[in-house]
Amino acid sequence: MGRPPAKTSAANLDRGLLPSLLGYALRRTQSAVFADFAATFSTAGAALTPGEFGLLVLVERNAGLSQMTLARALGIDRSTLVPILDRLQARSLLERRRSPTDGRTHALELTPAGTKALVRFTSLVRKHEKRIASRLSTAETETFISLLEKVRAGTRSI
Amino acid sequence: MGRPPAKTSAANLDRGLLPSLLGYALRRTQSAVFADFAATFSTAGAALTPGEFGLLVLVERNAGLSQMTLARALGIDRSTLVPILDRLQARSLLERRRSPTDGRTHALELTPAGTKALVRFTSLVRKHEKRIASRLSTAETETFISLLEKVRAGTRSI
DNA sequence: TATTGTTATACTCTATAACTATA
DNA sequence: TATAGTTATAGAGTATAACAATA
Repeated sequence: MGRPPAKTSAANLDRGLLPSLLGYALRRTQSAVFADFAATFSTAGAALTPGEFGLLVLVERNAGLSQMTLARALGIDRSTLVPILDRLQARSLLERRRSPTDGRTHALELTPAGTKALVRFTSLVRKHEKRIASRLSTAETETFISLLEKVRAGTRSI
Repeated sequence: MGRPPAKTSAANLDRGLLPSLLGYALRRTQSAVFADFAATFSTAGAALTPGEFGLLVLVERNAGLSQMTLARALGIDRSTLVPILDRLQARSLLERRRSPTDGRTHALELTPAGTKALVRFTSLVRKHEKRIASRLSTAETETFISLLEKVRAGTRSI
């Protein structure tokens, strides 16, 4: 069975049955969810990535933690963290304080403005979460999260 | 209830209940699956990203397609595609031919080596897929994919 | 005029290696 | 010596704007 010649329209492309059904579906969904997150914030006149949100939550709940501790918790290199903190600090959401007990480390804390902003960010994230789960029943959402964990557990990296 | 002071160990961090349960779980799983993909290829002495794999499959199944068509199918800008193709072409997996019918476009094709390599890549992807689905029954895998699609459909971006 | 591919430019995320201040 | 944070550097993914060739 010959395939029709490639057209200009992307809709006509033969995607075949990608062997990577599960991985492919996961990637597409993750990408769409990321876009939804960005759109939710953008529409509200805010700008934040899921990673930045997670970082702010971690700092709020573990005030005074060091950059190394935070980097480990996020699974990134300490050098990667530096420009990310720079940006958040430039936005006055977070600050680096000198640790009184260990001169090598910085104690990270949200600023009052950061704490306030995080309240708003959290409500935006809830809105986003509500939408992406909107076509799932409560039971399905639970199943989904449990399946995600199972897949993650089947991975080499864990 | 006060929280214990932050320790050096990441394991002691208070992650609280991130409001973004679903999005967060999705992100972590996607990240672990990506790492597994990379590890599978690396162990076999190969190097490829899921995106590159998808691109090669698309070119194989739609030989002669243009860069614009491919970019649209991948959901990326045409300028983004250029260095990606450059790299694949430098690896002699793919080539840009002049289109005989439209002087502005390139007709993309896998090289014979690229076609051969893709066979091997496909078997590596199957191995990877098998592992990430290893803790799921067949029914669960189907459910999982259908839930992924439902989540994607609930998104703004689609 | 409109489209295709390319280049220049600019962010962001990611890492490794080397430097500094401190322990 | 070892650790924490920073800087320099580099590669990959992403985009916009401008340009040349072609339609």
